[in-house]
Parts: sequence; C-alpha cells; structure tokens
Amino acid sequence: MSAPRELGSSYTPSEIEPQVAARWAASDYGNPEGSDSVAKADLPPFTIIMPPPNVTGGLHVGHALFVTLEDLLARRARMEGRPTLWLPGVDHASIAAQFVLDKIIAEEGESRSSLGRERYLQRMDRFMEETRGVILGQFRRLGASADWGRTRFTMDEVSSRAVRTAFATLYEHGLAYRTEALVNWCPGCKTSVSDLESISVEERGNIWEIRYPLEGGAPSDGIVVATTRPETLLGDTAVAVHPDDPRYAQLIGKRVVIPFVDRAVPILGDDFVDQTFGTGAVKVTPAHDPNDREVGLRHNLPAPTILDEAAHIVADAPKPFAGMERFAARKAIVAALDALGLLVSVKPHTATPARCQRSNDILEPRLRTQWFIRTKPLAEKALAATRTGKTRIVPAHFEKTWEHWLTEIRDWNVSRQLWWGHRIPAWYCADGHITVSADAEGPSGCSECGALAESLVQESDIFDTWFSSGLWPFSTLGWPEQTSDLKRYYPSQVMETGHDILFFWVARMMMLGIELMGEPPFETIYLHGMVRDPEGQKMSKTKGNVVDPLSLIDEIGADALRFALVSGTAAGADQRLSPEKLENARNFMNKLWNAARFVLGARPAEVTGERPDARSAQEGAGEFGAWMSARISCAIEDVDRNLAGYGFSEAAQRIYDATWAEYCDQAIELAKVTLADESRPAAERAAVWWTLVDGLDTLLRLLHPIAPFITEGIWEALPRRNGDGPLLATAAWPVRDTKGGDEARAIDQWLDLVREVRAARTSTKLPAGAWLPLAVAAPADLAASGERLRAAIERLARVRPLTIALNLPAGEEGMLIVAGVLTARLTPPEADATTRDADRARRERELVAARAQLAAAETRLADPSFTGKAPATVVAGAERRVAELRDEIARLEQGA
RNA sequence: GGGCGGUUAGCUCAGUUGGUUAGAGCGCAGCCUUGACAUGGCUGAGGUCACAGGUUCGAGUCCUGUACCGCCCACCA
Repeated sequence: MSAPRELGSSYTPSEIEPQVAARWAASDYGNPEGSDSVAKADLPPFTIIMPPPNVTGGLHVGHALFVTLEDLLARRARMEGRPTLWLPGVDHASIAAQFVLDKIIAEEGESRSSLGRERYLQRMDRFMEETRGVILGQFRRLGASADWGRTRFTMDEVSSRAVRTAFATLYEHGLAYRTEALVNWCPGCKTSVSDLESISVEERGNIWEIRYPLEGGAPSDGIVVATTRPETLLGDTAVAVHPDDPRYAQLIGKRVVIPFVDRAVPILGDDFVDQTFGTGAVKVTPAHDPNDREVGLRHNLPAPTILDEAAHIVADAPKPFAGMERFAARKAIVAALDALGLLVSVKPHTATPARCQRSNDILEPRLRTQWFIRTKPLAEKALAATRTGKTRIVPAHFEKTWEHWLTEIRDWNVSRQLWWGHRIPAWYCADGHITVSADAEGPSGCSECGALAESLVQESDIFDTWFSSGLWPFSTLGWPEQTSDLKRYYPSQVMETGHDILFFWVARMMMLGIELMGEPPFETIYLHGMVRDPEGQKMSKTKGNVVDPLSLIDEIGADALRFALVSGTAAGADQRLSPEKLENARNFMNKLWNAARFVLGARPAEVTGERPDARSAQEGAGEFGAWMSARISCAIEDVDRNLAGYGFSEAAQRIYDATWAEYCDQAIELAKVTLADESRPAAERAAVWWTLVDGLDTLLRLLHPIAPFITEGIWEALPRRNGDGPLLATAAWPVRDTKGGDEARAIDQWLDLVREVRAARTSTKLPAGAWLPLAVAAPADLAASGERLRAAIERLARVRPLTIALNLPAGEEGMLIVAGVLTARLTPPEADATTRDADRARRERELVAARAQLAAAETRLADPSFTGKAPATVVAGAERRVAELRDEIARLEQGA
C-alpha cells in the first residue's frame, strides 16, 4: 500500500471520510477474530449488542448519538486489545412497520383486508428487501465499526427459533398463560397493546349523572350514578356503592333497571367505591373498565361486550344505538336519557384517557383471550441483579425508577392482532387444549388428548415486537444453539440505550435473559438522553426542527458531528444540539488537521531514518521532551479516568484541551523555534520533531474512538512506530509513561512568564509587534533551562534582548513582572506617563489579589481547628501557598 | 396522587469521593494580515453556584425545607 505522506491543504471531510471508510472496508478489523484484530488472548472479551433500529426508519440524530457512543466504547476496547464484538442488527418493528406499509399500500389502492394475510406478508417481505440495510448503511457513514458479518434481523431464522424456544420454555416454567382479560384495544390499529404503549394525557370532558330507576319503582325513584362514559351503560351489569355509605345502605341488594336494555341489575356494596367522588354510586361495566372488571369478578357478574373491534356499538344492541361509533353513541344515549328524564346533570370534568402511542386513538378496554407473560417472578430476579450490583445502571438514579416499575409490574400481554411478526407457537385442538411447541413444523399432535396435528389450529396472534427484542442479547449469539459466540460473548459488558426504553426493552431483556440464560445479559446499563433542538424542544417533523444527521455529515463531516454529540452528552441527561456546538466541533477538526499538516511539513531535512522509540526521542529533546511527555501522560490519565466512569463529554473536553491548548498553542509554538533554528544540533532538532510526532500520535489515538475518520486519515500519513499495524483502528491504546519531574515543570514556568509578559504588554497598550528588552531573575536551574529555551521565549514573548541572571540588574526603570519564582523587568523604549500609570495599576491589582489570598490562607492556618482537623496534606498545601504568596508579594513590592 | 431530575458567566453546559484561586464553548471588549490553521493567534471583562436553614475547621458538592422548570409512573368512575 502506498500511503499518501502529505495531507491536503485544507480539511475536507467529504474527501477524507470515504477514503478512510474504503480502507476499513478492505479490512476485517470489526470482527474480533479477524486477521486485523489486535486482540490479546489474555484479555476478556468486550461485547456490546447494538439496539436494533426499526427496519423501516431513516437515520435520525438519536441514532447518531447511540451509534457514536457505542462505537466509541467498541473502538476504545479494541485498541486496548480486548476481543471486541459490537453486534449490529435491525428490528422488524411489527406494529410500526405495518403502520408504514399500510400507508404505502393505501396509496396503491389496497388495504390489509383487500390483500389478505398471505399476500400482505409477501408485500411486507418485498418492503423489507427494499429497506433492510438502508439504516445500517447510514450507520456506517457515521463510522460505526460493528461486526457487519454478524448482522442480524429480529425476523430471521435464528431469531424465529429463539422466539419459539423462549416461549415454549416460559410456558413449561408456568410463566406464559392464556386467559380472558381486559386488554388495551386500539380501534385504529385493531390490535391490543401493552400498558407501556399507551399514553395518558389530561383532557377536558364531561361527567354525567344518570338516574337508574329502581326495579318496580317510579322513574323518579332510583339511584343516581356518575360516569364519564355514558355509552357503556348498555353493558352495565350492576351498580356499586360503598358498603358503609349511609345514603345507600338500605338500597344494597335491591335492583335497578338499565335504560334501553331493560336489564335489572343488582346494587352492590363494594369498598372500591369512593364515597366522596361523584354521587358515590358507580355503574359497573365489567367488559369495558378495569375497575368494573374486578368488581364483576368479585361478584360474579356477567360481562357483556357492547363495543366491537372498531369501537362501534355491537349489532345486537338496542335499535337506535346498534352499529353507532362510540362517540356518536355517547351523544345519542345522553340525548335519549335526557328525553326520558333520567339525565340528572352534566358537569365539566378532566380525565386522562389512555391513547395509542402509535395511532393516538383512545384505547378501549376490551375483554379478550390473550397470551400473557407472568412477570412477577421474572421481575424479582431482575431486581436482584441490580440490587446486588451484578448489573449496574448508569446514571445510578435510574435505579429508583427501575425499582418502582419492576416492583409494581403487571403481567405482560404479548398477543398482538397483527400479521407482521412472530406468530405465537400455540396450537388448539377441537376440545380447546393448548399445545405449545418450539418446533418449526409445529407439534405432532395435541399434548393433552393426542388429537392429530392436522386437526390443530395455530394461534393467529403474533408476539409483541418487544418479545423478540427481549431475547436480542442472546438470540443474536445463536441461542438456543450453544454456539461458541454465545459462550464467549454472553453476557455483554454494556447495554447502551435511551432511558425512554428502559421498561420497554431493557427490563424485558433483563427478565428474559436471567430466566433463559441463567444470568443477566449485561454488566452495565448505560442510558443516554434525548437530543433536542437548540431551544430544548423535542425534535419532530410537525415542528420542522428535525436535524438530519446525513446532511450534517455532508456539511461538516461525521467526525465533527460525533464530537459535538459526545461533547454534549451526560448519562441520562438530554442535550441540545446547536449550530454553535457543531461549528465548534468542526473547527476543532480543522485545527487538528492543520496541526498535523504543520508537523508533517516541519520535518527537519536531516531526519531520514526510522522512527525512534518515544523515550529516546524525549531524552534527546531535553526539557521539551520531558514536558511533552508529562502533558501527554496527564491527558492519557484523565481520559482513561473519565472513560472508566462513562464521562464521555469530559473525556472529549480533555482531548480537546490537550490538543488545542497544550499541543497546538504551546508544544507546536515551542518546537517551531527549535526546528527553525539551524544553529541547533541536528540531533536535537530531530528529537524535538520526533517528540512532536509522538505527541500527535498519542492524541490521535485518544481521539480516534470519538472521531475515527480524521484520526485514521492523519495517522496514515505519520511515520509508523515499530510494531504498528496498518490501521489506527487497531493500533494500541496509549499508556502513560512519564518521568515527570522538575525538567517538565521548567517549561511551564517559562510559559507562565511568557503569558505574564504578554498580559503586561496588553494592559499597558504597548505595541504587540515591538521587540522589548527583558531581564529575568531566575534560580540557577531555571536559568539553565531558560538559556536552552532562549529562542522560544524571545519569540513567544516578543522580547529581545533577553537577559537571564540570578538577580535583576539594579537601578533600572521598567515594568516588574512576577511569574511564579521568576521575576522579570520589561523595559519599554520610552515609557510615557500613561504607560507608567497603566503598569502601576496592573501591579497594584496583582498585589491586592495576592494579599487577599495571603490573608485568607493565613487566617485559615491561624485557626487551630483547621490545623488540627484538616488532613495534613491540605494543611501543608496551605503553608506552601502562604510561602509562595509572601515571596511573590515581596518581589512585587520591591519593584513598586 | 406518588417518584425522579434540573436551577452554576449574557447563552449552552462541565464540575469526580466536601479541600486552597469554580471551568469550557459560543457571545462580548482590545490587540494581531508572525510561513499549520482568520474554521486562526494573544490578552481580558464577566459568577452572592435558585432561595432559606443545617452539618463541618471547610459546602457548588452532604442534609432539611421552599420556589420555579422538565420528565416518569398511577384503575378514582
């Protein structure tokens, strides 16, 4: 391979990113067992299972965030030498996919019912062929380094088998059961949905008070019930009052007649009734209200269903109402009651009806025979895992939400009356016996009465999408087959996902993983927040504030997008994505590119040999080498610490500072002078250059997990270190290596002086370009390093001549500058009164600040409770500070 | 009705287990057409850390309460 050794003169991600992507594509570095892998056999594997995006969806900025974070984790682990598996896939998203496809076929003049199940599913398969791969292709543009060879689909063969096996196992364990129960029915989607898929919003409506006449009594004689749903009166089978309610005590046991249906129903005493609400008397409609259902079961009431699947009044209801849509029926019934004189009052009332998350229809509680998963025992095990710390949630405060939800969990309705999805593997014989089979061909006969397989009828319902998603951490690894992947990569280390699907998905994976695999599917659950617009609003198509990641990539590059997203992220917290943030990230990439361009172009002509090891380059570069090594080691340490605690944005910020403030603004500026100075020994200039290369190399490694393209692109142009492979993606993660010490601190001292000189010049409005004489008093060791850094100090502070001695020359005029242990005098050519005043003011400000700090520190040290109780290191620190301040003040005063 | 989170510079946000002088980006002011970069450089201004108590030698950080903002959960007809 002929690597380009020069970087383009400007940073153009649209050119760099495809080139780098092509190099990655030609390699198999994403595969933990691939030939490009740097995995060390003795390190434990690192596994992340990608949350599968909906197969029909397009890339949005939320995807961009999770892809970035997971890719970051995977790349870092890979560079650390761990066998790293990031397993990608897509979700069939049954209800969402049907929703989308239904719209498409509607435009073709078809519908689900016009096509029928078989043709509809064929159409769906075609649709899947078109969309599968699109979203994952978009993930690749973001730089995702998943193991594409292992890409999975929740509707593929292996998943299907996993679903059947999981269900059969749960059934065997008594954790899956079929029963008639009230479910949330969506009249729009024509399916039941789980509690989680409903959204409750407060809405203004009415509460109606209706009189039900007593059986055999006068119409004016009766009991008044309060209801928000008068139309359900057709299904009433009782009226309930509180047993202790004196108003109604004598009515309990009597019967009232339900209007229109002319059904006499009992008045019951049941303490679920709140005496203070409404009239204290409740109509009971067991087939259409969860509370009423409970009452019905307690009192053995019949439960007639009066609304059909479209939420129309059933056909066998009384005349005018039969077939009416539910809200039309409500009006009609209220009017009819009024006409009969049974409507007592109408009052405004706010209620919170549950609406379908997908279609926004008001959900209708409906009595239906469905499959349920018994969640209590599963939830207890999931709770045990987080309580013992076997699985950790980041951020930790989500554990409370987790605890609450799993403690209060209700059984999970997994039946969906949809077509696209995994069909429930349950068969029924003519006698109604249930046979559950994991076999793809179905059971060989009824498990109870032995009825022939041909006579069995399979359940027509399919599973809730989240059932197959709940198996994802192990179905992707081949379960139920005991594959080597399953043994090696289960459980995964991190589940990274949004906190909005903590219950939907994470809890289900935990429950099913523990039940079916025997241990929790992940060690850490990392939850990210939502990406919002600059005003903090949710992004939505209707608001028109959606940011399209693909056009951002076109515009500023995937690296800048990733950097911006990582910079803004904190565990569990939402972030705002603003143009400023993106611009800043783009500028950072540009800065890095130009720094690299400079370094490569500044190679001294004499440097022709192989790249020396970092240590010998450092040693040859004197103070600069020691300093560079100390700075870089500190950066490595901070980045490692931040990443260990999932502090992604802090890590990004640290790399940003190390690159911009330390490497570009200080290291390069210092090195520039030496490199350009032909009078310096060639060996020294070579060492300085190699040190610069080493620093850049390390920064690229640190940044690579966040911004993989640009770092890979630059790294390719750098001279290789001994033992490096062809890709930065599989190069070793840096380890800190520093001798630190005074040698490194010397540069910081001199840089501090440079800064003070610049500040003094600015505050006295001396011309920026003028060369001014500077005399410096420095201790012997610093004086020596100052001599070696002379050229750099001169250029950076713009001072000439520069004299360095143990003491300042006596009796001269000028501006006194104190920087740490260094004292200096800057001598402007002809200091006028304004300059002198400005200088005096500057020094006075410094004195005031220093004295205030000194006073504070002295007060603290004078307090025996501080010296007695504070740790010795803190006290020693305060003492050191006092000494420094006294010294500084003395030197400032001396020049005053 | 419960629960959780937030409130730090003009704006957007960091701030590890309580420890000396609270940080960054953007914005703002002044200066700089210096051979990597004006998508840049240098210097600077700007904060009673929402409020009120408490614990502590010491609180942005821990505890209690209050106010406002946001989110989640909940069968009151």
